[in-house]
Amino acid sequence: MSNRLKPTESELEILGVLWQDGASTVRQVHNVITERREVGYTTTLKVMQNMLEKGLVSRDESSMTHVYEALVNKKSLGKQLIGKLTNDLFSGSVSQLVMQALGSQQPSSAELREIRKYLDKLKNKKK
Amino acid sequence: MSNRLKPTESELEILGVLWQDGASTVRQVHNVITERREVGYTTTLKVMQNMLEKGLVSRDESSMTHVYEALVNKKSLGKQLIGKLTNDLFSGSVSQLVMQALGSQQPSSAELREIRKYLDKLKNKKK
DNA sequence: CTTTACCTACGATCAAAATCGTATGATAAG
DNA sequence: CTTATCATACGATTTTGATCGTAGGTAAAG
Repeated sequence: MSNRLKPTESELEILGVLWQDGASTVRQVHNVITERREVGYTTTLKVMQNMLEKGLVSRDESSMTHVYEALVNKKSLGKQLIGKLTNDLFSGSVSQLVMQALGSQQPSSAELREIRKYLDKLKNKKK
Repeated sequence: MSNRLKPTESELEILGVLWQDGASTVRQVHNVITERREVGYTTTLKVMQNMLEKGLVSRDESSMTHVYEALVNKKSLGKQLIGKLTNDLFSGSVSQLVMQALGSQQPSSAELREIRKYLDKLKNKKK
């Protein structure tokens, strides 16, 4: 399993921006981040350079201003993090995690309906 | 909201033991941990002392061998971590998190049934 | 009493992550 | 051309977390 991709906290934040906005320059990422948090430009730059080293992102250097793109898949990282959380707090029981999630946040009726539909799909697959 | 309680990785591991086994001595916690992982006794001790500083645990010093107890609630920490994961990866959508969780891990039919029951309960509450 | 086995306290070290300052080069504006 | 602006590179520093060694105290065993 792809394991050596464990983004740190701030790397994860940057991945979030790249997933959201697609391939972006350091400046663009930095602008998004500084909307929520105070941080120097070179800090963002450095982290993104580190991410390149680690293979978390690729970059296009054809123009002077480099363009970065996420290489890690959001879904697979999600799976990994959910798995960890499930183990750490719910002894590996997904259903417990799910119920806790449904209980503490409050999903709308539409969301609940969607989840129900998803459960049906799983049930059919299981047969 | 209780926020300044952000346990680190190894603190979380210890909290897990305390949740599992209830109030425990350093030795007891350490024994559990070394079943899975190689680590020195004073390391465990130090971490637990740090946790006391941070207010993550309390301790009873009436006997020479201190007894530690988790102060953070498993449920509320769960809520916090789930919230963070939901924001980081699913733009705040719980239903997405839930469906991803259900999709990647594979819950048993019994678990699925339980979740469905939980959804019903939520639905009724909403009315 | 003395030795052995635990226990806590605490400082030191190490590694990883985050942050930033400065150098240097390209480009655009005047 | 000269100046201001913006980009990357890169080393240095700071912070945080994890780990452990050592000192010193208590208590039970011999």
